[in-house]
Amino acid sequence: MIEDDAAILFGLRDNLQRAGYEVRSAGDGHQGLELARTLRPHLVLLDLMLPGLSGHEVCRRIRVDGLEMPVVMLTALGEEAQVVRGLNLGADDYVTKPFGIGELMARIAALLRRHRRVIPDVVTIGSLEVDRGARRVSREGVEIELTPKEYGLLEFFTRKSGRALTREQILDAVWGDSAAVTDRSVDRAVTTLRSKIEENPNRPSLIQTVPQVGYRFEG
Amino acid sequence: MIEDDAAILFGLRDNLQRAGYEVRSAGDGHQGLELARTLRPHLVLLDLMLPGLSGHEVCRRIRVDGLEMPVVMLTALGEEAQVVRGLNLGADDYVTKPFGIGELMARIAALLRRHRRVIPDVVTIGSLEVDRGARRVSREGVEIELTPKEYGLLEFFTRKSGRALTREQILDAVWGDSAAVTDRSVDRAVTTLRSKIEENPNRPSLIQTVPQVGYRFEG
DNA sequence: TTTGAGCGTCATCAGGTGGTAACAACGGAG
DNA sequence: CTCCGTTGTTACCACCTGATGACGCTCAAA
Repeated sequence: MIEDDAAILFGLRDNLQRAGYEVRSAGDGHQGLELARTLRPHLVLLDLMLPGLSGHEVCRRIRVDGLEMPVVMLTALGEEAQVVRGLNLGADDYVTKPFGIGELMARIAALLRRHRRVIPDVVTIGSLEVDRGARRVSREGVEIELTPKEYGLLEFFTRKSGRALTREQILDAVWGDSAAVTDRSVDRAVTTLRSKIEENPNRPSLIQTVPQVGYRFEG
Repeated sequence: MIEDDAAILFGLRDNLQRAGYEVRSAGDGHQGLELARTLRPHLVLLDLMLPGLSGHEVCRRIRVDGLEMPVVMLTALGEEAQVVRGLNLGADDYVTKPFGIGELMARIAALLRRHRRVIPDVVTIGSLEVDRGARRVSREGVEIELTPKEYGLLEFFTRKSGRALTREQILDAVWGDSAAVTDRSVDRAVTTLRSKIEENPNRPSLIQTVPQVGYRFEG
């Protein structure tokens, strides 16, 4: 992602990471081009109004270098002539601000789908790997079989990692408001989950108990 | 080009031909789908508001059939949710009317620039071979006869291999929004498909059950 | 009109899943 | 040190889910 506006950068990065993408960013054209050359990312998000090298120039040089990843231009310049110019320079899509985050994500997914890349959805915590796309968990390549509830709980934890969660929050999120279950069910689910994913279930390192409150997942 | 509004059809066709493209057109969804199947064009321009089959349905069926040409959706429906839905159905771009002819041409050019490559039509998973061009499946040279629904399901699985798919996703993709069928029908179809393509149907290795969710195809 | 293939639904069954209860362990307060 | 509230653990069993055989509807070909 090559973008100099910090607000947009952070907002987008958040969304992309939540969707499972790994994001690297640069704040100006030269850095951005360098990053694209060395990192060879699966896709480039490119702001056009940049200090240093202009976005158009970055895109042109990316293509001159023979880099073939999709490039999505991101800009406030919405006039047709601008769009045409951007696309003719080798961009694959051209999205004008203000844009809907959902649309941008869908366009990114569409481009990656074309390029035969798996759209990533894998979270890694230490040696533990949670593949949200495949709904699978593994440690060092060995699959860990989880029941649906255990998986749902773990998935929720990965999305809220680092935060202390009350049993009520966990119930709402994993069991849903329909379910009439006890707090104790959370305890039990946590216990069985620990027994499967913790290296040492007696001394849990991934799922910490927060007394009087609930649990915290260390990610 | 699948478009029922004659004014737009003629206007666009003119422009496209002047730019050197060969254009064939259909005025409703069924004809359009048939044309795409037989002609195998390099790109499909698809209006969403169509008599007969809706544009969404046409796009879905194009993908179900394993046709991989770029699809550009063309519509007056500009809401973000619509755009996201279209792209998720397998469209490559989504342009809202009124659009600038120059921008549309640039977007078409960008897609064709990318898509010159030939796409492999045969997918191999273990000893199983799925020939999407011929719509045929075989194991070690021996053809496996599949009914249309079974083949559609398998084809969908090969395109989403490795991902956990909900029954709803499978229904949407394979049965289509028109069909009013139960989740259980997915189960049934999976069972019969397993009985034909699995080495050991009782211990499926290709199609895994993902409890509470649906199925996952191991590719 | 008959026949058969394809496919959706139903009923049944086996096995897995998860909630609860009961008890153990733990830890903080006094 | 004791008490008590909270958390961890185990056992049990009701319930749900998915697999599958059976059935019937629809449609197209003979």
